[in-house]
Amino acid sequence: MSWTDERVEKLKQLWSEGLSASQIATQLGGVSRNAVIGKVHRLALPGRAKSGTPATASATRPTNRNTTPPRAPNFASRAAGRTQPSAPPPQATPSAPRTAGATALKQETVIEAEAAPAPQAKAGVVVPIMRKIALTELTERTCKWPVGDPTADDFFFCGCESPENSPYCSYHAKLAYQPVSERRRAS
DNA sequence: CCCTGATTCGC
DNA sequence: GCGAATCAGG
Repeated sequence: MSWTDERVEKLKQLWSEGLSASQIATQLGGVSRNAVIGKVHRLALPGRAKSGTPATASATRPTNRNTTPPRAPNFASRAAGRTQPSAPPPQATPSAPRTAGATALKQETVIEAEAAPAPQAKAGVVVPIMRKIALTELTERTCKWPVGDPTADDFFFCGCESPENSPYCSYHAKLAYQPVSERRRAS
């Protein structure tokens, strides 16, 4: 693919928003992260600022035939670096049986013992702890199992590690590839 | 090992 | 100009 004006514009936008080169490459499609980085440099876009790192120190480099151009140190554009503030420990069991922190705490142990084992003990299958990643966070080896309503804003992908180029983690692969016939048999 | 950006240089 | 290969680092 070529760098059309549209694609260049998108590149500039995403780069300024703090997305990584690989993420941008994924979104643009048809290009590698190297291509993105190369383009970023050719466009002379501000690089990522590193703390205390001599950015232009290309000391030990073989065949260094060109003088390193005076590159402005650049201030970080970290501002928009959201990319989700690291989801707090998500629970495998969907609804955490929160015994309201107020009264009735004396029964706590009894209640937990009853509620906890229920969900997964039946199937004998361990439900992985989903990372709840966004669309843009999907990579070659993240589980792409969608959860929730794609139009809702609480939609997310499993994001667990998917083995060997599989689009899903081991757990979701079972669900995904389970034939309808088998699914009916399982009672 | 996964990832990040930086740089070089043949195309 | 482009980007794979490579480097240097987290």
